[in-house]
Amino acid sequence: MKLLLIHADFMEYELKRKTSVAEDAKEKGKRLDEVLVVFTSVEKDDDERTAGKAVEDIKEIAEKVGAERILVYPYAHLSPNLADAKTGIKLLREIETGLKDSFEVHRAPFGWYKSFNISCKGHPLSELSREIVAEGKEEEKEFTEALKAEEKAKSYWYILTPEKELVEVEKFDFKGHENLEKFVRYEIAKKRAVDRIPPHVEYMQRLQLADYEPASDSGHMRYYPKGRLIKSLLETYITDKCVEYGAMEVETPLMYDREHPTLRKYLERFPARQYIISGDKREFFLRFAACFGQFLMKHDAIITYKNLPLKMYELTRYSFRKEQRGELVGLRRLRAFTMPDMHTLARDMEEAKQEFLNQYKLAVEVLRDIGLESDEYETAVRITKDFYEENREFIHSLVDILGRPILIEMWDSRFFYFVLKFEFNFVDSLDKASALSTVQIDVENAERYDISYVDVDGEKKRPYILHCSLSGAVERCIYAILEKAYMKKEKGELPSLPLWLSPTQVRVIPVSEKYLEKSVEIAERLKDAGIRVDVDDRDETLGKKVRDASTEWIPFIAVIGEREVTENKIMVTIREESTLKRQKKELMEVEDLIARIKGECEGKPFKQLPLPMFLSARPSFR
RNA sequence: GCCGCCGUAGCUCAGCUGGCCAGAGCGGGUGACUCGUAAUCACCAGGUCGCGGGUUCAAAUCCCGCCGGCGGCUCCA
Repeated sequence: MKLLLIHADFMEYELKRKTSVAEDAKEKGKRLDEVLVVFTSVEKDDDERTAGKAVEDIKEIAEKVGAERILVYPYAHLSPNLADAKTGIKLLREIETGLKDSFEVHRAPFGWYKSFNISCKGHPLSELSREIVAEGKEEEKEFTEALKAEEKAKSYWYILTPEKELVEVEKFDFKGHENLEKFVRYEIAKKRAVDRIPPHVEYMQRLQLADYEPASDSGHMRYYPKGRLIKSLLETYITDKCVEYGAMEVETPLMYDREHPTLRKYLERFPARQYIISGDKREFFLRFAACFGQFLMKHDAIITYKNLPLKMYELTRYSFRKEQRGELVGLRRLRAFTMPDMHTLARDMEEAKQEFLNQYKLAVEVLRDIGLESDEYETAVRITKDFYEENREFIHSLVDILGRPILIEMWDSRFFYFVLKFEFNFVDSLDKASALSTVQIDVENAERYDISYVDVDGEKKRPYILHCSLSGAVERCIYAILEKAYMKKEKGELPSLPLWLSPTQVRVIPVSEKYLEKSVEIAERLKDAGIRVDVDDRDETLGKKVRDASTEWIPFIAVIGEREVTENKIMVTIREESTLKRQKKELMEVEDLIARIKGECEGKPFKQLPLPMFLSARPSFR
């Protein structure tokens, strides 16, 4: 139903000629002063509920503009999708009746050609239009069959124990698996309120890593130099891992044609979560993963069995998902995020399973390097019942990798594109769970995108496709690292970042100005060795400088004074071995410190300090 | 998207039953101090009180709308 509301000094109309659907009219016309005219088009899907909502809307507007008199005026020209005349008249009458108790209501007769004169008041609220859609109708239309299937599909929840027992969640004893219990509760029941800003948000701001950008859309962050460095290191690390694993790195467009026949079908599955951009002729949606680009590329490629398994990788900076506003939190859930996205074409289910297993193991390694040990996240496996029945042994073997119980969600029918999926979920300090690594076996998209390979026998065949994000969104990794640091603090330890991700790895602090020169000399040696080092050259007391370095979570603090100059050694405070009460200090050779840091960072990427070496030369971003 | 709470200096916050010049600490600038491991001292400069309307003689303070944040519900390719 569409409404056009005009608040008028007066409105007058006159009946001219009947149409075939005209209702009887007693009067030839009418003039009303000080009136709210409601031009109304009744549309196809409208019913009593729509009329009821229209009544409420009209009441609200009438009260707002201070109108006591209302004219309901049938006006077909607001909609290309009109209801039949019978329904139209019925619902118009209903609106009239609905308004009668609080207003003086008039209704112009339906189905007549009429002339009219109106004098619009012209104040800001004098011209309004409304579109009324019955409850549920709008979404219903967007729901496709697949989504309806999802509603029908039932989930069954189990815990698969290291002893390969499949236990119903309700019957499982969570003793010793408190984190898994939190995760399961979050998954199945969701959890209660904790009224405070998540700790990682405070950290990302205080450490000047990242921040909200109110001038952009919600869920789009700005990254300060230190945050950009961490993100960049993670991105490089994960990309290297994928390439090492044999993936071909590619780059694909950020936006795609909404009307593209293949893409459209895929999009229809997911109601209105995308950003829409208009080009000159067409409308585009922003990608929410790298699937589109890679699948289209694979569709055009000539692939043979010799090329399989074929792995293709892209780091999506960015993927866009217009999540609902209430879901956005810090770095945990964003509308623009960076995600490593690898797709593997597998020849048959055996190969798909083998790859699934390989990538599962690789994800464990990646998370460990990022700073999350295997007991710091929980595994969920989601699977269709059929697939489970047919691959029981295989699924059970997944438990052996981490040797801990995992959550199994089983569906009685398939409504997503995959038959099997695992996720590693991080449970944060507020007991909320978020997925990090994930791999899925896709049995649908090869067909949809017409991706095929030529087999030994010369026949074209459909491969299976694995979707893999080794780490999950990079921002989410940072979130997990920061939340972990907070939990460390709660346990009485000093919060910290992994050494290879620490923006400053060593801070050199001269006891006073006199030792600045020596400090710089030492810093240069460290820098040349490939270590991120800076010098606190500010005119502050030693205590203050040490405190600042500590609140920045700097792993190694080297203090330079008279003793260091004469002995040519440095006194290093080692954060990892210190507590808030007692600092661990060690006198060491510069070379020893270099060796220690290089050793701990072995195999991880390195990037230069993205800030001036002298603290006095640095701006503060907040 | 819906409901609730919040939005004052770069940061953390006080003031908010309407009315004295809108405050503190941290941070920043200047000067003193030249210092041995989590905050040296003094002085100075910083505010469209989120934005837009309204009520009032008078609004940071009351009302409405919007924007942003947090929490809950819903949702999560």
